[in-house]
Amino acid sequence: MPVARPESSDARVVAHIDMDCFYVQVEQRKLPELRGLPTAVVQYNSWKGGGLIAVSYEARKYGVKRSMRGDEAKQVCPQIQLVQVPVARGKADLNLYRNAGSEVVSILARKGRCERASIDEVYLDLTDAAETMLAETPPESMEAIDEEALKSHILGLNVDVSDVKENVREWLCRNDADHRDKLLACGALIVAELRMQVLKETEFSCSAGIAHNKMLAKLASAMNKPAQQTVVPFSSVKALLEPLPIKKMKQLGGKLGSSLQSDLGVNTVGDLLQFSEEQLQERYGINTGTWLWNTARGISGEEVEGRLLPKSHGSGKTFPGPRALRTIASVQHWLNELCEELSERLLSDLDQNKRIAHTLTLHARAYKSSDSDSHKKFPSKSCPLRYGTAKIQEDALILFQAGLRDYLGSHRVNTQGSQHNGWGITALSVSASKIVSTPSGTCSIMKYFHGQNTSCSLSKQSPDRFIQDTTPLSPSGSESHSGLNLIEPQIEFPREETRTKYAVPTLDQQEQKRNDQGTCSIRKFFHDQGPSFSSSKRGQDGFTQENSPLSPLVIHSGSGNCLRPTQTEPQREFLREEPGIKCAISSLERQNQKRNTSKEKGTSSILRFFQSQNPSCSSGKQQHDETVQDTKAPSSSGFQSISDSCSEWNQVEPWKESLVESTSSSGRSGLGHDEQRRETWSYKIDEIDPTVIDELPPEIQKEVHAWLRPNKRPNIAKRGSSIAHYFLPTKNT
DNA sequence: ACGGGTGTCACG
DNA sequence: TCGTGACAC
Repeated sequence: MPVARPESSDARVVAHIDMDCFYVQVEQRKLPELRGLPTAVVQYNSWKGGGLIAVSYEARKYGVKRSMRGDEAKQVCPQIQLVQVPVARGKADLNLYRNAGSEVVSILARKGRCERASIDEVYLDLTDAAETMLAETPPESMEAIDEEALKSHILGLNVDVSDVKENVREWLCRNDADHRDKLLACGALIVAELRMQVLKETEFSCSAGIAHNKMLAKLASAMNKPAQQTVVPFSSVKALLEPLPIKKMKQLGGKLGSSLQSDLGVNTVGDLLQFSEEQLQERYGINTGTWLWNTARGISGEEVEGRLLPKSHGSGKTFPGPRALRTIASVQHWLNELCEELSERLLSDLDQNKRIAHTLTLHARAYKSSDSDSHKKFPSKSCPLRYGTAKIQEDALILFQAGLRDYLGSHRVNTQGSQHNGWGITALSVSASKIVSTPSGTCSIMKYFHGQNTSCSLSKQSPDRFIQDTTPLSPSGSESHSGLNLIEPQIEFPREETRTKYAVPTLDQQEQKRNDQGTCSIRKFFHDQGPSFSSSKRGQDGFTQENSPLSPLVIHSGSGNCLRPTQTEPQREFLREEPGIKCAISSLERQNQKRNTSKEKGTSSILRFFQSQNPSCSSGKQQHDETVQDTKAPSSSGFQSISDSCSEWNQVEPWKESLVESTSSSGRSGLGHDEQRRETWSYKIDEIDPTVIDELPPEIQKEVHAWLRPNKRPNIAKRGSSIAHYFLPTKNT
């Protein structure tokens, strides 16, 4: 529901930049012979020629529309060029367009606060730039006005004149104009320049709206497309809105807009003016009511957020009707594919932007063919996000199973058989959210992952972190082996193809510089982490196991209230982690000084890193990050110290608890709680690879050795003694 | 059985 | 907090 925000009294200059049929342009840049031809981008073409997701203006002349099928488009425009969206892992891969969008953003962000509104839309707050221009080089003082600016459309300006451009020039340069108009004129000049810059550097054309707020700027950018810009002077707002069909307004294109029409008889924005704020509030609630009242008057206080990067990443796919997934095995297969893509994108984000996501969410759509409440929605589920493809895959599967349990309810369903059980999954998606930028690159990134490994994570991760990833899913049907590629390749980093011709500029130049200076790129770090990050053959094994597919977790009731997954092969996971630790340590050292003899010199920094959790390394940089990031995001304080996190050791991880409840049917470990814990504990200790310890700085070695002797191990509750956190397998209490 | 795949926001 | 629903492109 839309919410009203107070509008500041001072006039702002806001621009909305909208790329013209963006996906088409991206493809035309790749294949220049398509330029000027009626072209559309389709995804998946086997069914009715695929669905159109972008249509060139040449093709629109023939009546080709988005959401047509490829076949349909061919009918109305036989010569249309259909280009397919790239496919990876059996699904549409939009990275090409995402990266192209980033190119644009990095150019537009040069002139003011910039908000990436979608893959091909950006808002700019140009107030400061416009004020500055007005003070220093006002348009009337300029000897020549940009040709592009002269092509602006100025709403309310008389166009029935012999020389429109001259008219525009006069408007832009009017000395006696309202201050607000002068600001918009400056905005128009700036935007024209930016658009030319975008064209020059990316070959992409775009359209723009320039107004006093986001709502009007967005409205204006759509008014003259492609490759044009439109200015909305304050004085023409009323005339613009009054006749405008209500559904054209952002946020009113759906049910709310329909309700206004059918319930209030409001067909145009002007019709809304008859209703008092109270009336609107009465019907639609305080927030929406006020928002509607303001909207009708062109009032919108929404700020342009300084955010160049997305707040979440998702990967999903639909499985319409007959293609619905009917077995756990096929769901697992697709989840693995989706998680692989997600993981890859998370690593890119980490590498390029130094950001870490904290929540993994699974969404699905499902049907139950033979059931009373077959309209029930498949519940989405989320949990703390652990980095590493295999871990994401594992967690996503657990989330799915929990969701399926809820979805099916008491309704008994045999999920193991290959026969049709009456349920089907018609859409699956995984997404990563709660993304925060790390205050200072590698240092804090290392902190995070160390915490993650030892369960002292920032996001209250599972206490039994290290023994996860070991319980494969059981086979749940014969379908799984036919044609499913269950053996995954080594980790694949984002395709380089997208960068071959046009470098994707980083969105945060300073961040990038630091990154370049870093000796061990994050990506390398993960690569070095070994199998747990680079493969997930677990899925393959899974099909040969006999466990219940719905029971990867086992409840340990009794004292401690501790939940843990069944631990079938504890050593495997642990061994996987070690190279990662090795790399983490050495990369940290490398970062802190040029060295050939790391051990001594690295010590102080590592100890400092381990012991003092005050985010000292974030100073100075923080400010910059904040301007780029969502300003409301937790910054340094968002990085809870490891010791703080450890104060939560006595808590059960809530996400697993709730999930376990619904998946606990398949039994429990034969071991008592303490028994199992001890076994796990000693196993871990025994499995620590001495060569890793040898690589550690002497102080830390000492600590580890002490810790390895069970009777003498340091008190893990001691805050500063954080090497323990490093290796500590679990937070059992 | 299809606009798909993503993304943001507000609410309870 | 999480999960849902709405909206947008």
